[in-house]
Amino acid sequence: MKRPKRPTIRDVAEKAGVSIATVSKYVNGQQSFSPAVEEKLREAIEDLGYSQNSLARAMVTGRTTAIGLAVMDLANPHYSNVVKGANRVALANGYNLFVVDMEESIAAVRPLLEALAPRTDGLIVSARIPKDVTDWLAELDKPVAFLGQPERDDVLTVGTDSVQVAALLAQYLVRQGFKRFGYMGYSRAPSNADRLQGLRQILEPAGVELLIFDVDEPTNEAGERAAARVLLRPDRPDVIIGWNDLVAIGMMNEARSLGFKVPFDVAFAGIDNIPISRYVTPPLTTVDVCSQTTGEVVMKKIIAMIEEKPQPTDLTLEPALIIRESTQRQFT
Amino acid sequence: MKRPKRPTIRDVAEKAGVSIATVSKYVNGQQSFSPAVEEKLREAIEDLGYSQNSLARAMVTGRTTAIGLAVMDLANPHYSNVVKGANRVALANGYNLFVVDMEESIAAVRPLLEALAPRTDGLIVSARIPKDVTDWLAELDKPVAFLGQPERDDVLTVGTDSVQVAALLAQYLVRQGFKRFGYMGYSRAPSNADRLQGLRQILEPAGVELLIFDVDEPTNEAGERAAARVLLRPDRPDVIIGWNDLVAIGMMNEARSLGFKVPFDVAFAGIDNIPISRYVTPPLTTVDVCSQTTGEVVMKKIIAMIEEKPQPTDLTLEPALIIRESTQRQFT
DNA sequence: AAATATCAGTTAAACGTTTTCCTTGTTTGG
DNA sequence: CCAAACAAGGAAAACGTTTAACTGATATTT
Repeated sequence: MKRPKRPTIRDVAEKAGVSIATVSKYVNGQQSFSPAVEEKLREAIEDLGYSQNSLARAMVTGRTTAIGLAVMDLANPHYSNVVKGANRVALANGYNLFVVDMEESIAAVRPLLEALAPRTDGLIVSARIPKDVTDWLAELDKPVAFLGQPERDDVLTVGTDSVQVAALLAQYLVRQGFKRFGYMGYSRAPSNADRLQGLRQILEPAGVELLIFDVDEPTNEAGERAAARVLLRPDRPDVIIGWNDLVAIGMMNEARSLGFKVPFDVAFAGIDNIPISRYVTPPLTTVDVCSQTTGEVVMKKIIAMIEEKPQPTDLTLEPALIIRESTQRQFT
Repeated sequence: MKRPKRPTIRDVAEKAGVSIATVSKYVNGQQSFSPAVEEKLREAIEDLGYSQNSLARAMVTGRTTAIGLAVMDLANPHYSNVVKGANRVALANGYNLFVVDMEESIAAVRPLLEALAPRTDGLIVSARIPKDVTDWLAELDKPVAFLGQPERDDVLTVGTDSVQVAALLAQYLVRQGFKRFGYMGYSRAPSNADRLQGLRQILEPAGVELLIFDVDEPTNEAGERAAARVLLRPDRPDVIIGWNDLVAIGMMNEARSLGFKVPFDVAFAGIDNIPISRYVTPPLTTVDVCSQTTGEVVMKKIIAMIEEKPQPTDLTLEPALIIRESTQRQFT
């Protein structure tokens, strides 16, 4: 492993017999050149395999044409889709998107962001993070946006309203005739409280029971592990809402292998509308939280902020109920 | 949106009444200090909200403590898992991992890598990329590793052997008694040829038919769209292998909604062993290609290269057959 | 007590760019 | 032809750090 030290603008200048300023202008296409010089530059660059060191460039210009996105968990398809949306818009506008995965660990986010910040023109963070970190972000010289539910009004946040999402689902399920609700939440997520509020807002007036459970991580496996806790109770719910689609799918699977008929013995619904939810058996009822659109919108907003200010308004996307067979049950 | 210009080491030095060198040594913990100075530094840094500009630091040290990973498609759970594995190892060794998504577009990879390269100490690329890009990578001063199948022996590549993967699956399916094989490939992937070779290697000696089809992208939807083409033929295969689990799941779903009983009318198998494959109905037989381990191993290797050279050996991981119900059929 | 080592801190060069003036030579207009 | 305008290129400062070499003190060894 030799490290050949890659060629700098200085090497090019020397080889072409011009000043470094000229090379800089040439590679940035900022001026016209005599054919002789142009030819020599082309050749020198080609020979040396020169390419700009964007680090050095960023240092002096203060611009990186890159945007950073810190995401809770890349293995969660919801976030993959957010990334997809963001990436498309970024690329279309000449920016690069660098993604970092915080692996559900809020604690580790600070160093991650500190590493990311100087390398980017703007930051997107997909989580509610501790106050000291938001404070630090605030006094950064860069635009920052959050994904999730609007919380503070001095920062841009894009997402669906968790209360509304939960209420939407509850409303439909109540109308379907379900009588005993279970909710398998993820209490470590701050929006868990909002989801609960949304559920209660509908269920209490309707006089419907709500049993609350908790998973230790928002994954298939955790849902699967937790399912028995709720299914084997004497007062088993007739419908169970998962913190997200992954949890719901995990629970549903375990239910079926315990011999329950879904949705007849027990129904399931999730939240997020990840792509795979269509493909499980039975297909999962869920709420679309516009994952990809979220990514697109937040990226558009942050690019606007970077390239000079439209007022940063929070943007709440409209969730949409996706009705599939996992809750399609005739009540007699 | 004011951009307050964040404080530099110089501001701290001035405020604390010391030289910038002292500040630098302080923040890097390279020396001991008199209590007086230490206190002033602490205070100045706190007041100003100073944090190191890692860009400038990287410029002079030549080290970024970051590693870049360019991945074909983050929405594909196989890659999410690779990222997960890589991220864990990176974090454990004090590196940050920056992920970029090339969205299945080999053409766009060059600018992505050019942006990523100066910001990182090493690069991992999860695709076979055009020769001009590999050449460019080769004359970079950074360690580079590839994910996939070893191809050139002067670069480090980690992955499972596509020929072996396909052969493993074929072998099992032949033993199961399947007689007419379908393969829904993704011909735009270079390893498609290897997969085919692996299949033929087993199927031809066994005197088993092989029908070859092609999807336009390696996704659920594409599999679903393509399914009818193979299912509605008069000489319909009795088992269909998907390019990956996503394609297989898409096809399987479409088969079921066309009224086929899986695995009795037609069986399905995938490749990758993505997490969700356990949860579809019927659970999908597949080949585990060690997604997460791949990420872990390649990251370990590249860190070793960065921190000085063990010889870069290619590493081929052992694929493992995962037998589930989607191919469990009794032949009479 | 002299010689030496250690400690705390400073100076200045370097990293690879961009960019703001300059300089020179050449064209153009009147 | 003379002045003014322009075109092509250069010199040098700046971006925010690190680090080797240096300077005085103070502490340790003989």
